[in-house]
Amino acid sequence: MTQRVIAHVDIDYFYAQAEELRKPELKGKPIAICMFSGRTEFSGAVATANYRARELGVHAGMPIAFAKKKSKELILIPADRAYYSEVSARVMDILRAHSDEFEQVGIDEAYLDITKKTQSSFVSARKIAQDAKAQVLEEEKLTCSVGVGPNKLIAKMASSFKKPAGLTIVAPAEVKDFLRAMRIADLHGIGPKTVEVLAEKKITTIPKLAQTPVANLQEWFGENKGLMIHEKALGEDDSAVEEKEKQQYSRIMTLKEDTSSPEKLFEESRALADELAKKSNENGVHFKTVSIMLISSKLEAVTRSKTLERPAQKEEEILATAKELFGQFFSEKPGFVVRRFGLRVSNFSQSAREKQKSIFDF
DNA sequence: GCGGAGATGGACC
DNA sequence: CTAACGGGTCCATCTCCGC
Repeated sequence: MTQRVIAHVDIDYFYAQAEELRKPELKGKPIAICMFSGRTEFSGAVATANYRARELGVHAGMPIAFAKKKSKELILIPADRAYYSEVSARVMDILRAHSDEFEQVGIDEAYLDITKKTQSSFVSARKIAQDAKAQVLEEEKLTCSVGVGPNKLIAKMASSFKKPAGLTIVAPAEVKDFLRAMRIADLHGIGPKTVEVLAEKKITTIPKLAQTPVANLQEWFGENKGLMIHEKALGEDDSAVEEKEKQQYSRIMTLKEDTSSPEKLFEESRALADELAKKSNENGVHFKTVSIMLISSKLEAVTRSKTLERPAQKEEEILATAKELFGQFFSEKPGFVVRRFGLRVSNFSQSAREKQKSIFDF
């Protein structure tokens, strides 16, 4: 097995950097890119803050009203996803050209398999990473942070090691030392809940976690997740860098006012169903399952779904199914108060590409 | 026991 | 004055049910 060389590229504070790009007067000022829910003037959350805003204690995920209180100087900018998508697509094209295999993850990051290009040399990887960063800066005026490692896990952690505009190379021999300096929460895929359970077992460092028998981890977290945690603690990850087909599309919205009325939700569903139908159409997929998602003001979430007789693609099929599901749900739980709700289509029938592939799978 | 369907929850950006 | 809180996606797991 050849030694893989994987890079992870993260565009620095992407939404905010993209806004600074088209409005240079914002440079040097604290800005927060916001998702306004429209419920009240400042309800919603911060999607990204630039570094000046972070110095003031403003962070992604924070309620806008809370961020605003941190500083009078803070400039609030509504998120413009269409614009960020355009910028992102151009950056991704540049990055793709520097890779053997490419995988975009979200709007602002990507993995590059550069094993062949580097002939497994981590020295040569530095040059490629520098070239890619320089080209993105030159052509799109955006800074990125890059991490290089023997797999996706280490590359991802390396890219967050030095930000912004960082470049961190972790060669195979350095993995163990690199991990020792990290916290368990820094392991990608291990979230707060997992960290908490481990803390109860007095496991608070990565070396400690690496020594913990897999059997114990599997007992606490289940077979697959236990094994996954064990491998991450050792810095192991054999997942491939490859473009993944989307498995589902969803649209969610916050209501102006809470409701328990299935009719009201059905009315609001039109816009969401329209977008989902368009998206299915654009991508040439047919869905078999339609789901509704309801979130109460106490943040309790419920989903209900239905699988159709045959694959569908039309807005009317989404709406009719959603209507049925809303009706069923509220006859069960008439008192449920909805704050946010959404629709999802999933369970796509095979795409043309997969069909091609499966012929040769034998 | 197995696969599909459905529900839930964790995780990440 | 206080409390305040988005949207999109993936994945694992569990349960139920028909075979």
